[in-house]
Amino acid sequence: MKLSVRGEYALRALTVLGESPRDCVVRIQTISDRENIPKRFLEQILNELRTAGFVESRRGIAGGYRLSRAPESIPLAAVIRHLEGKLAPVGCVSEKFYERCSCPDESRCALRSVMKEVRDAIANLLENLTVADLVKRAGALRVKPDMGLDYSI
Amino acid sequence: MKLSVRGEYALRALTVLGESPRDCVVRIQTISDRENIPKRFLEQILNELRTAGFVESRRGIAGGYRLSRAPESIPLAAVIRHLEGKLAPVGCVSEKFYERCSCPDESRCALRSVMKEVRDAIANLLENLTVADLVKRAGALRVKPDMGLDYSI
DNA sequence: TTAAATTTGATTGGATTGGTCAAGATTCAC
DNA sequence: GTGAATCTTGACCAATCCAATCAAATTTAA
Repeated sequence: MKLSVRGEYALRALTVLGESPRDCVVRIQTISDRENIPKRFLEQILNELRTAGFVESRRGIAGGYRLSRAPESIPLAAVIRHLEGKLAPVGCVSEKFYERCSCPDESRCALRSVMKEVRDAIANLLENLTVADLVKRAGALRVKPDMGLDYSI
Repeated sequence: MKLSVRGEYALRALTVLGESPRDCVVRIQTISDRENIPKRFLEQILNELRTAGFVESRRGIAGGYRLSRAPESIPLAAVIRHLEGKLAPVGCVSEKFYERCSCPDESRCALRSVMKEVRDAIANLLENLTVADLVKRAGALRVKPDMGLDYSI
């Protein structure tokens, strides 16, 4: 798994949206300022998130974006899969984006068996963490920066 | 972490080298045939592995490649770091390839704390697995293909 | 109606990827 | 030695992806 800047911005934006009350929208400019994200680029990203169904928008002078579901029900894995594709390090062990590789026999490929473990470790974490967790952590970190980064989910 | 085809080929090639006795060299053509890897491309990759110190070569008519250390002492993490760069999904949580990101305060970044966990999970696996493990697994899989892919390292 | 904001889609420059090719250097068998 | 087999080096290429920008259209509150 690799998170491009695009995906990073998306998750940071979702965190901001998750932090503000569900019933009011947040302007692109606000997110852009708070998170230090190029505005034009953020427009594009939020639009992707909208067509993917994670957020909804309201246009016009009082417009902006908000989450379209409860933050607890947006797993990070879902967001990342939508923006970046597979979680797995290689296609031949991906559940949602499987693709055959060039090795002569997948069922006997030692590398594949190792990569499968890596994939599972990543998926396990990201399926169980949601935007709500990001919000929670952001709150905690605001009080106690870094805090050793020790979490148990 | 993401494994490009280049990295995949490298690890498969190392497995082949690990399978043959330490004191004799294996020809590029042999590896290329056995693992179904484009020969020209493999030359390039083996050369990288050589300058990185993982393998050594012998030229001439009786030439070829072999591991330059015991397979037990070549962690997969080391190989991947050399060929692909960081294991971490983002630079700001990488141990060996750290790079600052754009967020206003890293020590309070919720996304970063999550990504740190992902990085640690990946690193934990790949630091502890070596080329010797690939060889072992290849042997086991030859007898019992796929075997549910259940390993505990 | 008009000003502020989002929406949409095209475009750009640059980096990365997977891969090929040609020419040279090295070594060993005979 | 000489030739054959091999490794070594580095240039090259087409395709794709990335981050970012721009212009124009659309929407809506006041």
